[in-house]
Amino acid sequence: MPRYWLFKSEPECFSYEALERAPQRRTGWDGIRNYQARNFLRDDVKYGDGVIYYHSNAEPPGIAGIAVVVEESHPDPTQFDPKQDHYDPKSDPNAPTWVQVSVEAVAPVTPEVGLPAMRKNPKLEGLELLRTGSRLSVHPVSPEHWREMLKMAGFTEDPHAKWLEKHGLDTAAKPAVSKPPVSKSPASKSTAKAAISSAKPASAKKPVKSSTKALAKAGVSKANVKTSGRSKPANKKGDGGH
DNA sequence: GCCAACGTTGGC
DNA sequence: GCCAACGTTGGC
Repeated sequence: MPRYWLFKSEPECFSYEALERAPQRRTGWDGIRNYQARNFLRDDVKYGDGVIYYHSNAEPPGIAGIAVVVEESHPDPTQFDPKQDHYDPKSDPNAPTWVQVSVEAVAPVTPEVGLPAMRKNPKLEGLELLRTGSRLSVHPVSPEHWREMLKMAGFTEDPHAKWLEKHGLDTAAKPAVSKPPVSKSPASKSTAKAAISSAKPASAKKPVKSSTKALAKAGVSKANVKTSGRSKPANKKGDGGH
C-alpha cells in the first residue's frame, strides 16, 4: 500500500510549471494507456498520496516538482473523444478501460534533480525509474526513496507532509500495516475518509500527459515531434527478442 | 499459444 | 537522430 508515487510527464506536453498555472493548480492525469500504470491509478493511488513529478523526454530529464493526489480513480474522458490522440474506440462508456486521477501542485523542485544525479545516488538503488528498460510512467516509490529524492531536491521539510497537515490529514508515517490507534478520544476516527469524499473534481480540460498530444493544441505539428523511424525490420536483436 | 512485425517510450 | 527495450497486434 504505497503512499508515494512517481508520475512521468513530458514537459513539452504538460510540465510541472503548467500544473502550477492550471486552474486550482490541478489537472486530471489523463492519457495513460498502459495496463500496469492504469492498474496503479485504478487500484492503489489514493487521496493524499505524494507524487514525484518527473519530466521525461526532457533535456535534461529529472524531477521538476512535488504534487499530491486530490481525486482518486475515475474514467479518463479523453478515451471517448475521437479528436484526442488517446481516443480509444474500443473502450465502452459503460465499462471504461482507462482511468485518471487528479493531482495538485505542491512545490516546485528548482533546480530540477536530474536523472544522472539520481543514477549516481546509491540510496536510490531499486527505484523503478532507474531500472534498465523501465518505461512505466506511473509507479510506486518507497518512503526511503521519497525522502532521499526530497533531500536531493534540497527540501529540509517534506512539503507533501505539510500539505497533508494543512488539510487535516494524518501525516504519521505508517507501516504497511497500520496499527489500530490506542483507544483515545472515542469519535476521533480517521479524517482521511471524510476528506476523500470531499475531494472535488479538478478542471477537466488540459493536455494529455506522456505523449505528443498537447503539441497539437499548441499548434505544433506533430510531425516535428518525433518521427518514429523503424519502418524496416531493423536488426533481429532489437525487436521482440524473446 | 507462438512469435514476427510493428509501434512506443525515453535516454543518450 | 539513434536505438534498446519494451508492449501490442494479428496471422497461423
